[in-house]
Amino acid sequence: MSAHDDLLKTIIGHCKEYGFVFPSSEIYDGLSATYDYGQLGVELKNNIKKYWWDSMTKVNDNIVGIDAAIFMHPKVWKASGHVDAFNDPLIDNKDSKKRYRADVLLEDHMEKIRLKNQKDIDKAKKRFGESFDEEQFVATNGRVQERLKQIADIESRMKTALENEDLEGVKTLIEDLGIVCPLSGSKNWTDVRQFNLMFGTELGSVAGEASTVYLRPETAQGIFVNAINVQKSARLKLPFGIAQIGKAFRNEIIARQFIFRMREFEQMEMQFFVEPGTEMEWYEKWKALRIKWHKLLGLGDDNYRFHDHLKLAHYANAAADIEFNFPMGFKELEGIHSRTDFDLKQHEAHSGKKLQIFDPEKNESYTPFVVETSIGLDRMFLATLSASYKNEKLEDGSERVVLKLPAVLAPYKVAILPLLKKDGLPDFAKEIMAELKYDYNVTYDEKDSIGKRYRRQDAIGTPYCITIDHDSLEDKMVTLRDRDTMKQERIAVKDLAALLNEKVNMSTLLKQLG
RNA sequence: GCGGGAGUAGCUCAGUUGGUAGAGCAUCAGCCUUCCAAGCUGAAUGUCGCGAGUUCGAACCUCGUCUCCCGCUCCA
Repeated sequence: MSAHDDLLKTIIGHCKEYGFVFPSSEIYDGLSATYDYGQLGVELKNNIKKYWWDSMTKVNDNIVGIDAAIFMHPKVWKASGHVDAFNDPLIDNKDSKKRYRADVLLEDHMEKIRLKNQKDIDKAKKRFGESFDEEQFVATNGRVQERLKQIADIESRMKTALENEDLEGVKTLIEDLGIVCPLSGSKNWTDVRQFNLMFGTELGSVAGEASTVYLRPETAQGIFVNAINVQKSARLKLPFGIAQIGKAFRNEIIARQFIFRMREFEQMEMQFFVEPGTEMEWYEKWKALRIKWHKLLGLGDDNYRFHDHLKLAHYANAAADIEFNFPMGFKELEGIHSRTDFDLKQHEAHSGKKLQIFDPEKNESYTPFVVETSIGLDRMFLATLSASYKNEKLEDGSERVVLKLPAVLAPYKVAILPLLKKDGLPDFAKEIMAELKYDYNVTYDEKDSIGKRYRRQDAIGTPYCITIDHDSLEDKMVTLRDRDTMKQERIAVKDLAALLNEKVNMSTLLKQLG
């Protein structure tokens, strides 16, 4: 466990040292759980985005992209269920320092009473044997009836209090019932507080006329509300998909573990619209496609596993996570959900607009089902970095830190290094750089010994180094050094572009997904 | 948000019973170097997280505050 913690710390330090990720507003002591991507981070992140985006929109003829606004009509979040589901009343026990959802505490309490009744019923069943009439027993037994009344009473008081956002009422109810903390057994409770997971802000600058809008807590709704617009204008037939990359915001109670859980984060989501009844087939297909997408990067097949949800969200009829072996252990990286027609039906009901698609073969309109793939871009970034980070012991006993990033994702594809900072070597190096830099991200370094410069490139994951020596001026050949094997080969300058194209071009990877 | 721990140069850290800061690495300039870091010379770098208090005097003591780490909680 401590080794894991150390790895995360090491990666955080590495990110800051080389310009991948900085704490946000650091000169002002930073802002909790907010990070900025630096000069190398933004390149890596953009490359991840491109790999995902192209794998959706280029590889699949029936998937198109959109970019919806972060602000959406407030009714969207009512329809999606976020207004209700993202509001949790929480209460702390002062002795055990444990935090509970107040409604869950009450539910548990009611469940306990139900269990007591069940015990009485079971006892009676045993006593009376086959002649036992459960319904009649429940209806006539005083103790059982008393408890049922209690439950109904709690339920109605809880419902009233929650609906009116009467937090004091919820606390009073907990106190009246004498609910104790399961851990400490204490009744020493704090006040009930409401936590809204959505960020709200004011739309309109005139006080009194402004209305509350939310920063979207997920990008999916932008796809659902545009689904019919896109389908019609792109003349798409089922099945088809809509992809989107964008920021989402959640006011998490606790955001931690570097960029794994942030309040502002970026999602890459694709909603795939299918004919009802075929959704499980597509769900399985997307599960397979998504894991293939991950494994093609070569970060290690053992680092991935599926986690099937047993408890499903209200909208889903199947759900699985792709978990990645992060420095903190296996954690969710991507979700694949069969969302049924829940979202579109909800938006139909709340907007009054018909959100159906005409099927010419069946000659009827219906609401399509949706299979969603949703991956956290920041998590993918962390997964890529943590799997790539290696501290290698070399044969001569020295160590090197190397980021074995997939070449297609590396911020720089190649470093141009004149062996010496004189004799015209830098000039020739810059000529080569000028030839490559419009097609590839190229970096240049002439400071310090060649060995030191190789190590610097290792540390930022540059897959190839090109070294120019005195012979290069004569024979127009350079040394190509491989990051992972540290092997060197001599190659003609005129062949460089073609070789790089073969080694670092993303289309090679994308073709394998097709 | 609650509890525990921490915060000194870009990084890792030292700093005696309070007497207004130091090392190594990194960085920069130059020298030397013909392919895998740690050769030579020189330079820059800190309101000791921030703010107040005690004191003649605070990196050190007290309080507040911010940030980070661990646990709890939450996680569509």
